Amino acid sequence: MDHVDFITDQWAQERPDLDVSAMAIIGRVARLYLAYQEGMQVTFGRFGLNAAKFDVLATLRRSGAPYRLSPGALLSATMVASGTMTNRIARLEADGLVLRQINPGDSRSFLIELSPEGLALIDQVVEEHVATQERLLAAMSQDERSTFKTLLSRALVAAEQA
Amino acid sequence: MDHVDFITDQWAQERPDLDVSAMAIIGRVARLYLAYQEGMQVTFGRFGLNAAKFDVLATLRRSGAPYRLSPGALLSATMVASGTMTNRIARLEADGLVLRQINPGDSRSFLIELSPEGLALIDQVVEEHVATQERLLAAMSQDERSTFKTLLSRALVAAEQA
DNA sequence: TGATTTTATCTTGACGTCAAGATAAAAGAT
DNA sequence: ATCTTTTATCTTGACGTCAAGATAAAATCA
Repeated sequence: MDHVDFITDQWAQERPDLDVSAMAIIGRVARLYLAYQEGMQVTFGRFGLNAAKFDVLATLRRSGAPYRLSPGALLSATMVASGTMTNRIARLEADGLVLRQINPGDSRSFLIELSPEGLALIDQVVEEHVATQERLLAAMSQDERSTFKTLLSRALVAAEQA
Repeated sequence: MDHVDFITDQWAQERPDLDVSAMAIIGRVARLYLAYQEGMQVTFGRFGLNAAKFDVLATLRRSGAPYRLSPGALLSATMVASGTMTNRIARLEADGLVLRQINPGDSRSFLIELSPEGLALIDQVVEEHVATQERLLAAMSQDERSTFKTLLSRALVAAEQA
C-alpha cells in the first residue's frame, strides 16, 4: 500500500465508474522519476551543478573530442526551447565551464566548447553520477533490471504511438 | 536503437571505463515520464488547466465530500513547497474553482473547498484524464502491464532504500 | 544579382517552482 | 498566567523554463 495505491483507492471510492488501472502505472512512473531526480540532484549539487547544467556538459563530453557543438546541436540533443538553451549556455559561460567560439562555417551560429575546467569537471561528475544511478537500482536483481528495461522500452513505444 | 541507446553508446565510446547499465534504465524512466506528461497536458489544456491545477482539484475531489482540505493537507498530498501551494490556491481561487473558507478549529489555517464550478470541472476532466492514460498504455497487453506495475513498485522501493 | 524564404540564435515577458524568512496562532512548559 | 516552542500559512527574491517575436545570416529562387 504505497502512495499511488492510496490515490487509486480514493478514486475507486469516489468515482467507481472510472478505470484507474492505467493511473496505477503512470503514477508510479512519475513517482519513480521524481525519486531518481532527487537522488541525482544531490550529486550535481556537490559540484555546483544542477540537472540543466549537467545535461549540457554531458552532451558536449559524450560528443567526443573536441567537445564542441553548436547551440542548435545542443538544442536537438536536449529537448528544451531555444531560449532555454541560450540561458543555459550563458550561465555555463559565466561559470567558465564552456567557451563560445566563432563558427567559421556559419556566422549566424557559434560553437560551444568545454573549457579545460569544464572537461575536468564533467569527467569527474559523471563518475559519481553513474555510481549514484547504480545505487538507486542497487536493490534490484539483474533479472529484474533486464525485464524492467524491456518493459520500459515497450512502454515508450506504446506512449509514442498514442 | 532509441535515443537512450544512442546516449549510452556515446558514453561507452568515450568513457568505456564507466558502467552505464543503470543509465539505460533511469534514462528510459525519464523519457517515459516526459512522454506521459506531454500526453496528459493536452487534456488539461483543453479545460484551461495545467498539471499543477489539476493536481489540486483532483486531490480535493478524491478526498470526498465536502471536497474541502486545509492548505497543509493539500501540501502533504502533493509534495510541493508551501509557497507553491499558496500560489496554486491563489490561482484556482482567481479562476473561481475553489473557495477559501475560515477554519473554525484553527485560525492559523483555512479550508479550501471545490466550488460548484470546480467540482463540475474536475469531474469532467478526470474522465478524459483516465481515458488519456489508458490511451498512453493501449499498446501494452494486460500481462505486460501487470509485470510492469510490479517492477515499478520494486524500483520505487529500491530507490527509496538508496 | 537581387529579392524572398529559411535557418540559427537571442530577447522578452510571463509562469511555476523553491528556499528562506516573516507572521500569527496554537500547544506546551513552568 | 506567562513564556517558549511548535505549527500553519504567506511573502519575497531568485531561478529555470517556455512561447512568441526579433534579428541577422545563409540558402533558394527568379
